[in-house]
Amino acid sequence: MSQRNTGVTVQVVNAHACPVREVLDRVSGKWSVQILVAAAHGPIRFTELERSIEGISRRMLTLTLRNLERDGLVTRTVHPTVPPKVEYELTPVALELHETLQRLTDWAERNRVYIAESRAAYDTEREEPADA
Amino acid sequence: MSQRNTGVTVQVVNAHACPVREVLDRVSGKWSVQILVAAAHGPIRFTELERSIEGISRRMLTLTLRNLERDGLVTRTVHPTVPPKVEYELTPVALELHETLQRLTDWAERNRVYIAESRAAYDTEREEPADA
DNA sequence: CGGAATCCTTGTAGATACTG
DNA sequence: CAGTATCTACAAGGATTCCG
Repeated sequence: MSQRNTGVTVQVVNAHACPVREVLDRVSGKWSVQILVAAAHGPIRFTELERSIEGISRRMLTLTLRNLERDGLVTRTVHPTVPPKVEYELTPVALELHETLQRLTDWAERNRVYIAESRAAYDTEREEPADA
Repeated sequence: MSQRNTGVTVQVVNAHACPVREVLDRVSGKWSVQILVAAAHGPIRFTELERSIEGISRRMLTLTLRNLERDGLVTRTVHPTVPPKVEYELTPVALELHETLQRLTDWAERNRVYIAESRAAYDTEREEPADA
């Protein structure tokens, strides 16, 4: 990447970039999805997000929020009151994404047991090959 | 994971894990999805995967394949010929996942331009505030 | 051909402290 | 309240090499 590194990784998207990677890149990271879920119900404040996500650091919340805002997935509204109040809200595009994500969740729900068993079986086979 | 750490390790999912995180954890990583896509059309060999994915290293291909196999998403079939021939194929569960992933792709396709423009606008605003 | 082992660079995220 | 800045860690991923 010849570009200047301004903090936000702005790597040149590969020309061949398949849409699959594109969306995954956008949703990757530990927190993006959880923020989308938490904000899906309507406008939510910074601190509310911080508490509802449970485990996220202030830093990561800010960073992830910034990226989502940059991609046009959340809007940031500052209420010039005192103390300050900032609300985040999903854009229509993000709401669509959220719906799609729910399909993924459904898949996970349906096959959660299958996957757990597959793992257990796989691990058992390799961990105790000396078992008689 | 009692296993030795060979590089990429799939940490035990937290008990509180919401399904969203669960599926994302499974699909995360740069290569999982691309392998699912490449193998969706039918059995495919290791080397074919390596070439069709373009950019993946031997190491990551092996590692990702192992994890997918462990989760019961791909089957690994060794043909005891010489030279060796190993074929990977998606399981029914993985095919379902693949379909769901396509919905995500559709979303990306539909909103690719919107997102690109959002980014451009966002970056422009912050990069040249001193512009006269 | 398919894969394992090793080494090294990087991104991603946590903790902490300071500000408007 | 809602951030920002810095410093650190760890684990993902790349490159290379050896093996069946």
